[in-house]
Amino acid sequence: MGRAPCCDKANVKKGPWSPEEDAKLKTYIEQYGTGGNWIALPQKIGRLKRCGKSCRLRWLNYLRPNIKHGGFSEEEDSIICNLYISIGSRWSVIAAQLPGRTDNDIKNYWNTRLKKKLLGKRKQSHFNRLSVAGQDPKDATGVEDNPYSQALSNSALERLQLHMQLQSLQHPFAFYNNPALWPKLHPLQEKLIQNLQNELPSPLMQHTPPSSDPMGQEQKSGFYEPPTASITLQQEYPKTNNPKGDEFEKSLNVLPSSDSSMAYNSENMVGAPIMSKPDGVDQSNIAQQAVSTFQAELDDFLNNKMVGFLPQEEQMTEIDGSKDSLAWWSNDFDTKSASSHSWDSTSVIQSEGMFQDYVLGYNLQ
DNA sequence: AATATTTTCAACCGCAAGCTT
DNA sequence: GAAGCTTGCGGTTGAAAATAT
Repeated sequence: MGRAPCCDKANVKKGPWSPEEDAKLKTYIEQYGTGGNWIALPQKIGRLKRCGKSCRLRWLNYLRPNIKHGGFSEEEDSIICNLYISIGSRWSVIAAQLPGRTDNDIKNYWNTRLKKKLLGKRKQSHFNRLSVAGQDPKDATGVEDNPYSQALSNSALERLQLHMQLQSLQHPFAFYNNPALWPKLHPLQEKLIQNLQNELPSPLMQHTPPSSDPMGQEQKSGFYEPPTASITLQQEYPKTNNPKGDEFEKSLNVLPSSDSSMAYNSENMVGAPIMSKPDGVDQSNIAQQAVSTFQAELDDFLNNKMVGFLPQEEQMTEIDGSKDSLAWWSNDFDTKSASSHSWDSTSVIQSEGMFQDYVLGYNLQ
């Protein structure tokens, strides 16, 4: 038995809202509220031939008071970026940290601008090879129809890459020499990366793990599982969609293992609305947990201030062919980041070095 | 100036979970 | 406990606008 439609689709209008429709909806909600039932709202308003879901979306994303559109600040960029790396595409959680922003707006902004700025354009061939590295299923996993290859979502890859870029910035070369900094990977992803390593004879990717294993942990595929248990948000707050991807992402812990007990600087989070999922999980806490982890990283980095790391101009890879496109990352670094401990990763993640293409076979051409 | 291509973003869709009956 | 309904979410689409050729 199919699901009953939420509205009579033959009698509802679709597409962009007219000013008249906006006025009807806004006036009614401001006067009477939603009545706790969006589906019934269009009938209550009368002569508004819109689906209840459409009304809800229109109100939440556009008509509701105090909505901001466009003009994202660098601070907001930083928050979005760090939260995305930490928790993935939980846009509602991210939006909860940005008063006046809607999840839809943030999602669009990320997909159309932020992601491009941060990741640049992937070298498609490498990306494809990575994504399908187990194309011969038995070669990669020994199992027919490797489900993990299929489930290796772009989101997980992006987050992994972003995390590695952040780590490579903080510890430009130590990242590759210190397995404790490596994100915990699923065994199948280790295999994928191992395959990539074989294809890319980069010295940086050909790291040989130390022969001694002080923590008594087995080295597999050159990757080391740090003993420190770091937070895996996906396990605490499983995504509802994409169950296959969830299963994989649960095992793909891209969070750093740095000390997350460092105090959370809530200075810039004042006024952030508290959103809770119906299941009672406090999304704000989740976001704050993730933010505090990155706060610890960033504070640590600020304390060290990239001592001994001189960005090499000639190695800088430009995004979109223009150094100007890096301006949002590099603004005011010298004056701000070196003296500030505020929650502003923009001033931290602004080294040209982070765009260098030695991570996972991407380049920024 | 005309056309093609790319980018942006509002809106739609389907799914999952919670709630109500 | 089952079935139906509502809400919230994230992915995707497609028209409009912007930019390139």
